[in-house]
Amino acid sequence: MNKQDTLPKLKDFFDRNIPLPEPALIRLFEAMELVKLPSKHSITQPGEICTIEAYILKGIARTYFINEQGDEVTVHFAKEDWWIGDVASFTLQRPSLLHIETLEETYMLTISYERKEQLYAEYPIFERIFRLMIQRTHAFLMNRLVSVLSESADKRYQYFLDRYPDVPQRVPQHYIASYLGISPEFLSKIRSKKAKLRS
Amino acid sequence: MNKQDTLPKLKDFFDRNIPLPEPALIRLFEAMELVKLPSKHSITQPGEICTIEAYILKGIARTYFINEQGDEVTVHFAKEDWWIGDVASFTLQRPSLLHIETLEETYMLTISYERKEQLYAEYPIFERIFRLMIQRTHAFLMNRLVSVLSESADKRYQYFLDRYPDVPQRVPQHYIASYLGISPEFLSKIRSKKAKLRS
DNA sequence: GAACAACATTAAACTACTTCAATAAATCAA
DNA sequence: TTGATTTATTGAAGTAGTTTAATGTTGTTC
Repeated sequence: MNKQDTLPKLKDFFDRNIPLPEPALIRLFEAMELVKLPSKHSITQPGEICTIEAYILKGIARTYFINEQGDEVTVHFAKEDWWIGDVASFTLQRPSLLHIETLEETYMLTISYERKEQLYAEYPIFERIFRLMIQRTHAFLMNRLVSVLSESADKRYQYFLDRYPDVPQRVPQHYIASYLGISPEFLSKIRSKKAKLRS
Repeated sequence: MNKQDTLPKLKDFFDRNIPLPEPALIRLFEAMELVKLPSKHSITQPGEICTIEAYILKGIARTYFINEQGDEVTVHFAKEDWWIGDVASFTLQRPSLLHIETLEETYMLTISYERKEQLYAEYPIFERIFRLMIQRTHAFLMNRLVSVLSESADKRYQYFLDRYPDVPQRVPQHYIASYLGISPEFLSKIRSKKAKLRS
């Protein structure tokens, strides 16, 4: 993959979400770096400061943490056309509490903290752009909270399938279980019940 | 309450969270309106566009929605020194899905969508300020998600008490139950178990 | 392509939480 | 002050989800 060829994808993301003037797009693109990571490669680990935010071109990654009982809890999957990063660690440049790792060979456009701060300083329009970006993320997180607070595991799984139909074929099922907030065994049961109903 | 007297509180909030130059503070303050609402007064309702964001000076409010089963689910309590509003509805000026209502007589400094847009237009520094604000909110939401995904009701309640020791005396208990994602009866049981242990 | 590790399924026993129903206590309205 | 309404508690029965353990399946590596 060649960096220049990836510009249309980034442009397309912004056109669909946060339209921005061509020059701003170009500046952002120039500040970003094309990175290829093999599968199961860590982007951030607890204790480290999250140094980049990334737009995923191809591949898939997940954000998770390890709770007090020692279980992995998946907070987020990011695939093509999504951004990934630890907002808290990145923006405050404080040690992260999260793991972020690829689950497939992944191509992404990354931006470092320094480069981003430079963009803010040189082109104030980026304050607005990234403010709108994080408002989008906020709405997303809110939905997720609401769903975990008030829906059954069954329904959350169905919703997950509707929204991310390709993800189950791409990541181990127990990661999905932890995303839904249930045990892998119980997800397995939900699936077999669903399969029976269909037949 | 007199508007001029409320400036120090707003200043104090920003000093502790997002230091900003005095002139910016003054401009924001001038764009805000002191509002007094009686208890049980609605700020936003589903279907309406959320017209304001507010910094609470005194009193308490909650954000909730009604799920498909018809149950109220409390997303957030906001008391003194907190902001409240429906970020999604306010920023996109789309109909809200949420209820926001006061639970006590509440004094707050409100800002309208138009006034906020005006601030962005006239003083670009506000893009940054409100970007940092929402990053703060993001971190908060993330914690809440993580807690609901991975902790027992017992622990979530304990955490709630530690963090908001005065809230239980100020709002009906079943709102707290719905904030924790459990039934009122079960919260009652958690409490009585706790009380027994202490004796 | 054998060997090992990681993952998924199933079932039985268990626990955290819900639902329902009855009662008590607190709050509010007149 | 009274009755009416809202809120909190308790207990019994039920359900959603967990845990443990065994078995089978798929993937990865050398």
